[in-house]
Amino acid sequence: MSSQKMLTRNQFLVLDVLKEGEKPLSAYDILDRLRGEGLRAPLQIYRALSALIGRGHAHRLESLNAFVACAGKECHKSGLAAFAICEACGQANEFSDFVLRQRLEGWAEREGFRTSHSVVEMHGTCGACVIRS
Amino acid sequence: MSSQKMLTRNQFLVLDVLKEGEKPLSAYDILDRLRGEGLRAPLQIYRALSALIGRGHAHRLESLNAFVACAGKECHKSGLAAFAICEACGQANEFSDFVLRQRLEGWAEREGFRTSHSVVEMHGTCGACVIRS
DNA sequence: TTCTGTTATGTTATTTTATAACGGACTCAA
DNA sequence: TTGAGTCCGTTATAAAATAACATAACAGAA
Repeated sequence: MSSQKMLTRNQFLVLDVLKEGEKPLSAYDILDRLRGEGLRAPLQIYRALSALIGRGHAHRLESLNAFVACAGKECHKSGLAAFAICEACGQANEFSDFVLRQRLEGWAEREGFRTSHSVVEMHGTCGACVIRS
Repeated sequence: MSSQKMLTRNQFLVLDVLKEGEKPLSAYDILDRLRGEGLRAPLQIYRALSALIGRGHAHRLESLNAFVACAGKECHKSGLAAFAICEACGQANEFSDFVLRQRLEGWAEREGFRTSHSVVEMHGTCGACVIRS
């Protein structure tokens, strides 16, 4: 089972930063945290991110222009990762919902739309921050 | 009923361009089409867009960094506008789905998440383009 | 081994998208 | 008539992403 292909050094470094980060990070945030490791150019980050996303190790949050490590175990199975993004604390909560996915696929099927990728991102205030306020 | 507040000249121009456009347009696309009307700066476009979006006349497509005129009559009622974006022809199809909305709200409620805005954008190939290929 | 195609790398420059910071003009009500 | 609010326009800049190019590392075929 070696579809477990090795990550390259840059990919490993970027993924590690994403895992450490409590919040979604922009490519430039990531770069700043990796200057110590010798990375200098945005492109190095973007390339690593593309590879990571391609393999399902990371996600891009379109509404934030930011990136997170994949948290869902079933985001491959379900094929759809959804996020709840807190505008107060900045954290993004990944979840996956079968009915949601079904509903989108149902619409697509009726319309003859062939889906390659779906983006579901809710913005608002997370439970913890609601209480805090 | 004067919540039908007047659009300003810039807002009107931008909305008009969006309505004419067959596809989502970037702010700079819009700007280019309005140079003839005397608009020169990106900010003029972004300001108009903010106002239009605020009033529900337009939507921002997060995964495209682009904008469209609102096509849905019920996107206020349903509170959620979803899009199917064709990567072949570039067109974006707005739709709204009550179950979808309910499902997201259900999740939010269980988690104590207070939603302010949701993004639902499917990418893929539209029916017409699937046939054509 | 040596050649060759593929993949990853690094660097510079540039493009694309979005906002900050400022001041002026106009309306409307006090 | 003045002062708050809103819209306007301009310049400059920040933030996000990619183009274009050259090099290195390596696996497998000849």
